[in-house]
Parts: sequence; structure tokens; C-alpha cells
Amino acid sequence: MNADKIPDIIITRLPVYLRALQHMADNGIKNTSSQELGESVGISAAQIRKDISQFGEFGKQGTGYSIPYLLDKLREILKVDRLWDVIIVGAGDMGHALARYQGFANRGFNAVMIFDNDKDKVGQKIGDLTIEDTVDLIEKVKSAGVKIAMLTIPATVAQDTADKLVQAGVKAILNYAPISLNVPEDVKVQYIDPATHLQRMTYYL
Amino acid sequence: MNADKIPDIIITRLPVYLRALQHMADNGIKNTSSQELGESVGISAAQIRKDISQFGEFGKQGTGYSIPYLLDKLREILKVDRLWDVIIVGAGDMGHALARYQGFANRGFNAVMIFDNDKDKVGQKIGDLTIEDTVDLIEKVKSAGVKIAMLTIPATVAQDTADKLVQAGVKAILNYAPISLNVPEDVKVQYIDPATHLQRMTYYL
DNA sequence: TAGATTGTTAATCGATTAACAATC
DNA sequence: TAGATTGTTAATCGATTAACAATC
Repeated sequence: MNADKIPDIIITRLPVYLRALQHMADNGIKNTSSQELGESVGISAAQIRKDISQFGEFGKQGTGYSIPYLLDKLREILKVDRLWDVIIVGAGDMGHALARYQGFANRGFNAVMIFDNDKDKVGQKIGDLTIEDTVDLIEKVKSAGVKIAMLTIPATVAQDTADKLVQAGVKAILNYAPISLNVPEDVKVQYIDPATHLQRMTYYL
Repeated sequence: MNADKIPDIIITRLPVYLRALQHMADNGIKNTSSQELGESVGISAAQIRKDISQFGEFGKQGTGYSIPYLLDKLREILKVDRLWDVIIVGAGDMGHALARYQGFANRGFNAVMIFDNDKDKVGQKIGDLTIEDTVDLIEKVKSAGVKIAMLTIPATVAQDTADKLVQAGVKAILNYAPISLNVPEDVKVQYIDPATHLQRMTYYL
């Protein structure tokens, strides 16, 4: 294991490798090469080898990588060899979709609470979850020790709510609100904004 | 206007600038500086100036950028100074959420069709749209000339469906299915996978 | 005018690629 | 063994930052 600081850009690629390897494993494939993995994710073989080798020697000359072994290692590196509790803030259409999303459990995540500030929604059930009042967010998240939140609320209240999440001890925010958030250095934010993503492609049309 | 090839990474940042500037404009702010814009999106002032200057001289020494003017220019560059028709493939929770999403219209996009291969869903209404049968996708998309699609279907059928989209003439795919897609060079793909995004943050927890 | 801020250059920094010895 | 493929080095390529003349 290398003790140096790993570049952020490498960390962003590892989940993509993990996903592709999981897909191969699901199809009963036991081994792969940097070449093959690279083709499946659209990244050069050299870069795949370089990225993976930052964390140890997980391959074998001549035969490549054992998929189950590499899966184990990547999950360990990304710390998804466990189940993280996650909260959802905002019970609109997107919050509903996330609360019902089946793809989290086998990738390391478990939605444990959903909040909304609309009193009419509080108490309603979405799947296993009951919508809770946002006024209780800080207290409940803090005492449950949840570190990860998904934000699906209007842009107008997103910064305020992010501040509350930070107060509650949240360290990772997946932000669906179409606005940039300002958070302390030790809090990570990832952005999902469909319009922004679409606008990254229209330039080329 | 610079005729050189603009690096892809610059194009990915422009929509973020656009979003922040729109936000400022909504608050009645008329001018900004690279410094101020940079702070709001978490990017250095030098980089903002460099990015923007690839396309022309849109600022003024001493006073910075006129927000309405820069908005116009960025929309023109990104080609979102018009309304793009977009289709949704997959009428599950995520497809529903996108079909009802209010944030597209004022950012250059208009959902015009939604498809699903479940015969029980075909004919049902979601907002203004009626769910159509995926078997008709190629024909309908081709004849309507739609160039942009959002894919909210299971990973198992995503590649097949992407191939159909390509056949239908689609050149930009926003892929919500948790799998890497292989498409021709002239087709752009953006990925939105909440589990992948979350896994990019757990490493740091 | 004086102060502020751009657009741009050069320097620095970091990421990607090519190539190959090591070795399974 | 012969063929394949890794991990790693050095070279290349590209992106970011610092600094400042130009100028509003």
C-alpha cells in the first residue's frame, strides 16, 4: 500500500472500474486484463494499470487480474466493503426515486431516513421509510452518526440545508440541487444536475 | 472567436459558470468579476478568466463581466440559446422524476417523448407526456429528428437501447443506467449514477 | 486620476502515454 | 518454453497558476 497522497482524479475512476468488474463478475467472468477492462470503460490500458498499481500489486504478468480479488481490493480501498447509512433530504419526485432505488444496497449504501419540510408530507411512507420533519434533521442525523446525505431540494434552500448537514456532522453530500455549495474543506460534494450534464454535450452537437 | 480546438475540460466547466451567473442574475446582480464568480463555484479566478477568454474578450478591465452579456455569450457557445428536444427512455421512478422535472425549460431543454417496453405502462400519462412503446423508438425519434436522450432503464438493456438510439440518430446520451456504454466517436455520453458518485466520496471518510 | 480587473504569457505542476524489463 | 501481461520508468502532453502589462 502506497502512503503517498493519491490524486483525486484516480479516485474518481476507481468506482467506474469497480462497476465494470462487478458487471463481469455477474456474468461469471473470473479474470480480465487492463486491455479488456480499458475497452469496457473507455480508458487506456496503461492508465488502468497505473491507477490500480497506486494501491498495490494486484495483477499477475501473463494472466492479468483476478476479478474477485480485484473487486475485494477496490471495495476495500473505496471503503465500500461495508454498508454506509445515507439520508435523503427532500421528498419530491427525485427524493422518492432515490428512496425506492434498488441499486444502493449491493454497492455499499443504505437509505435510513428521508426528510421534508412540508408538514403535509411528514408521516407519509416511501417504501420502508417514513418522511420526517426537516426541523429534526440536525438532531436525528447527529445522534445516528450518519455521514452521507443526498440533497434533492430546491436550489433556493440548498445552501441553508447544506449548512445544517455540516452542523450535523455529514461529510459527504450528493447534491441534486442545481447550485454550487460552499462547505468546509473536509466535506466532499458531488454534483448531479441533469441540465448541467446535458449542457456539456450540446456544445458538440 | 477562437477556431482552435477547445479542451473538453473547459467545456465541462462552462455550464457551471452559466448556472452560477444565472443565479446571480436572478438575484438582480448586474456585474461580477472572475474573483467573485470563482469563489461562488470553487474555481480559481485565473482559470475562470482563461476559460472564458478562449471564446472572446467578454470582460472589461476594472469592472469585470456584465452578467447579462456573459450569460448570452455562454448560452450561445454551449448552444443552449435555443430549446432542444429530449426524449426519456424508461418510465420507472427516475424516468417519472425527469418527465416532471421543472428545471429543463429555462436551461435549454424540452422533454418531448417518453418510452417504456412495459405494455401495461404504454398509454399512461406523465405530466404532458404519454408513455410510448419502445418498439417504436427508432422510427419516432428518427422522424422527429431528436438528438438528445436520457436513459433510465436497467443496466442489462442499456447497451442494446443505446445502440437503438444511435441508429435513430441520437448524438448525446445522458445515461442513468449503472453501466459504461460503447458508442461511436461522434456520440457523447454523460453518466449519472448515484452509487458511483457516492463511492467517489467514501474513500475520504 | 487611481484603483480594479481583464486577457495573456511564461513557469509550474500534474496527468497520460509509450515502452519494456520482469515474470507469470 | 513461448506468449501474454503486469508494474514502472521516462518522455510527452496538457492543465493550472502566478504575474503583470494593458486598460477600463
